[in-house]
Amino acid sequence: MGRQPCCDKLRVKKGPWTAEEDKKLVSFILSNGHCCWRAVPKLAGLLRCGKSCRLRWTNYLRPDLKRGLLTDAEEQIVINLHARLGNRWSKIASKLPGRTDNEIKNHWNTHIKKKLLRMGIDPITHKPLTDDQSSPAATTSSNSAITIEEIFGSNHASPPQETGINPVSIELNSGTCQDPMVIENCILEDHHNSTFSDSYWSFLDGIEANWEGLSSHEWLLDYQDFGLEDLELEILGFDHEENKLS
DNA sequence: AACGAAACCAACCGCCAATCC
DNA sequence: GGGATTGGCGGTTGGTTTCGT
Repeated sequence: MGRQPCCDKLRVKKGPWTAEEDKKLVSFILSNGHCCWRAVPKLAGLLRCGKSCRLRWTNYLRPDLKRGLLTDAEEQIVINLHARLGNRWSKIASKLPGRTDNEIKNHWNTHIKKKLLRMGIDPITHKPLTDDQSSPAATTSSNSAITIEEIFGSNHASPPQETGINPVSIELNSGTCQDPMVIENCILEDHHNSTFSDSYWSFLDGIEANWEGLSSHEWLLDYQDFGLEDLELEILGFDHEENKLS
């Protein structure tokens, strides 16, 4: 009855993935897809369980992943979504193209949570830890416009240079719609349909020829920049002259 | 320079809803 | 219909790197 076990736990490898394993997994999935994760390790020649393969692909090897720290705009979206959804990281990640639930979860626990606590905001309830309701960042209610400065302060140390985005004030309730969630949903919806860049497919064409001699992640690092930052700002309707969303 | 503490993040674990047989 | 399995999710762990003294 039922299906076979996903893997023989006694014969699977654990721990960090090697470059060779990454190579096998990417090559296999790009050639054959992943109709059934249970079959992937066997067919790809990997001594891993299907679950491990899926996680590796989803969180690290997927070609549409962004890398580096979350931008200020992304952090604000995460904060807004977390205020409404709680720890539903996959739902939050679905609104941030190129980001994984694991990445967002890690970023929340290591960065955002601490920032909010330093500001006296409860990262769980998103309400002030004290009774003082006058704090401008004390609420993420649907009809309030929260700027980056309000959340992180005008002199926060988050380095934007990695992504090329300057620290700016973004008002999410601009336009006729006052609900940041609605705006976020609308502006990010189309992003999910974006296809891989030509550079990525070119990369795949030469993947076998160029793989030898590369360290574990060099070949991926070359493809971290698909121009998604610019695309995202374009989708967001970012006005560079006004330095905010139009 | 050396050491310990803190921060970071990839990977694993366990649970659960959906699906299969 | 019901047990077994899959795929996905959130929580946690532990190895590595960075920071502070």
